[in-house]
Amino acid sequence: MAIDRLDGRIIVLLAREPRIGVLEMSRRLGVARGTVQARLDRLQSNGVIRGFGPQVDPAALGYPVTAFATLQIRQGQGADVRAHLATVPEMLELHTTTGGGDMLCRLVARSNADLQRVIDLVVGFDGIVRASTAIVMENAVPLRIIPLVEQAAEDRDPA
Amino acid sequence: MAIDRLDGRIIVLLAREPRIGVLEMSRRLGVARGTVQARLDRLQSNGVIRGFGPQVDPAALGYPVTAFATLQIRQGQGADVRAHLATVPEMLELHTTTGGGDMLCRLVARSNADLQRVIDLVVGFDGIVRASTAIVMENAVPLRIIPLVEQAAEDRDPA
DNA sequence: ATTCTGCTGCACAGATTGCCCAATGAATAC
DNA sequence: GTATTCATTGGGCAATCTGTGCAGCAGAAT
Repeated sequence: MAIDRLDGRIIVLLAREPRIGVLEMSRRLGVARGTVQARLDRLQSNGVIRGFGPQVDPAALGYPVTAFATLQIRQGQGADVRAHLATVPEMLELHTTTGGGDMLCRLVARSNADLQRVIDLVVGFDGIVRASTAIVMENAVPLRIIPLVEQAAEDRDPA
Repeated sequence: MAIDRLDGRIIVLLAREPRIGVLEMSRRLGVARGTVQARLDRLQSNGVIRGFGPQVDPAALGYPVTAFATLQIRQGQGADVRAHLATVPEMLELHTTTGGGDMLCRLVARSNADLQRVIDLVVGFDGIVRASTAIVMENAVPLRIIPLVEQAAEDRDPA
């Protein structure tokens, strides 16, 4: 589960240049191709690397508005609310969080006006008691993983 | 910027089977290889597809605890706070949101106890007035994009 | 009618992948 | 001390894929 320095370098290299192949990676890292291949296989079966799916930008798709909504759920309705939210395409992510069975979800919309429609879709369900929304103005730090990977590699395998 | 049905099918196919090559995609979709290649190039230069970086699971890396922190910032300290937060590896994502210059960030930690350390790291900075944290219990819906892509494709190009 | 754009089908050389092997080195177990 | 296990190395092989270019065609726009 813990990763060593070489694993870390592989992940970082892959994150920086996703198009790179195993052979080129082995050249850059100065190890044998088989080693890189074995490490990659292990990282994937470990679940550390879930996959290499395309990273799609909702803004470029025509959904430039992002918002986070905190939902308060009626007791016992969690599963129903969850199923309901799963049907909303603009709902990209859903977490249940501490604090009285609340949920936090990430929404996108075509415009601020369209966000109203999305929110109505989301909260227009019986089990949801209250919702409060925060609209994202700027994504100051996009989802990143490299610093954490480097940290994890160093923890396991100090310089 | 808008995507049609074929673009949508390409993205969905790629999301479901990331390892797939252009040639195999063209076979599955019943179009010429050159077409798939041209579409992919266009999607990438459009920015719809940002890249194919590895999707790393923080839990598998040893960071099974996720939390969202809402930060209240002292006026004019936004840039400083942002720079400070960027130095924290456990801070995976940062947004500035509506509501008095607030910020919302995603954090991970090795344990609930370790989360305290991370939060101290985050809020131990002058420009941050107040922070409130919600710990994620369950990631009911992991970050997804397929439903939105399908929606966008149908909007553009009705069945 | 004409131009433009996107798709098709094909071809080619070059590179990469998946897979196999034997040998080496290091760490661990007996 | 010696044996065993495991990861890495360096090599090779066949099969596949990629990048690229080309000509023909159809539909849309001018």
